[in-house]
Amino acid sequence: MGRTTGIIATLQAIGGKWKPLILFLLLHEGTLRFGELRRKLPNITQGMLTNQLREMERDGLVVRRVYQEIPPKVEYELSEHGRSLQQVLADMCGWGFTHIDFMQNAEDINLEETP
Amino acid sequence: MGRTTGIIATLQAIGGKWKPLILFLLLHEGTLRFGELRRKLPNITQGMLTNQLREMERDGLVVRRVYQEIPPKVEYELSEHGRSLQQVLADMCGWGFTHIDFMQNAEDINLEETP
DNA sequence: ATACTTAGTATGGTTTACCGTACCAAGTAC
DNA sequence: GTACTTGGTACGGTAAACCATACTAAGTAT
Repeated sequence: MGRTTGIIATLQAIGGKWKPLILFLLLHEGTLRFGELRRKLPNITQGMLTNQLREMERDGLVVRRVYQEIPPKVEYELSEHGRSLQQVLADMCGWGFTHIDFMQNAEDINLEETP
Repeated sequence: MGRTTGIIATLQAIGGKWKPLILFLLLHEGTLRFGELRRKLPNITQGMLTNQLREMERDGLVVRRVYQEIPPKVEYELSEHGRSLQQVLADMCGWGFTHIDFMQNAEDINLEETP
């Protein structure tokens, strides 16, 4: 078990284009219905959202609650284990803004240098 | 600029199968030659490693230092901005181990329940 | 009957990520 | 001149991720 084992495990669990986003939303907004989540993720496909949520349910990160109603109502929220991602997600979010600033500054410097 | 902007920026900068791993190694081992890095990432292709390093250099995360020698010698290290990922990477690593334990326990419980 | 609702599933297609293999340059050692 | 070194590049291919579109169930409202 190498030094990178932890990183690899994390990438397997929450890697990909959508999972960190979905988890971040559930963390900050609490319980959300399928359709709410979908509207907050403007470019995701319905199939993709279902698929990512099911994988995260299987991995114990997300809890799925189905109401026996018509039209259907299904809610999603983070499990306790899912909530343990809080720090990771907060850091990712914070560093992202740092990085945006950094790239913006780099760009400004280039504009100065080539007038 | 939505709440998820930071996460999206982070995914663009360090998303994918290899970047977090490479960054983590450079963070913990300091300066590494291309070949050293390659040996520590046992399954990566040479082309992939070059490619990922170049992208991260372009994004200001990694510094590339070329020595004018034959055979070639090229060293990589984190830039200051790259080092600002320290917290993110440490958390990812830590959570990964937490997750491995969690999955192991879940498995054990399943074994109990179906004897 | 018709339309509208929600949370899906199904099918097929495209795009991106990643891989394997081969090749190169330009020196040193034999 | 042959082999070995390192850090690449170039090519073609595969597999995974992701997307668009159409369809469904089963109820309510008109």
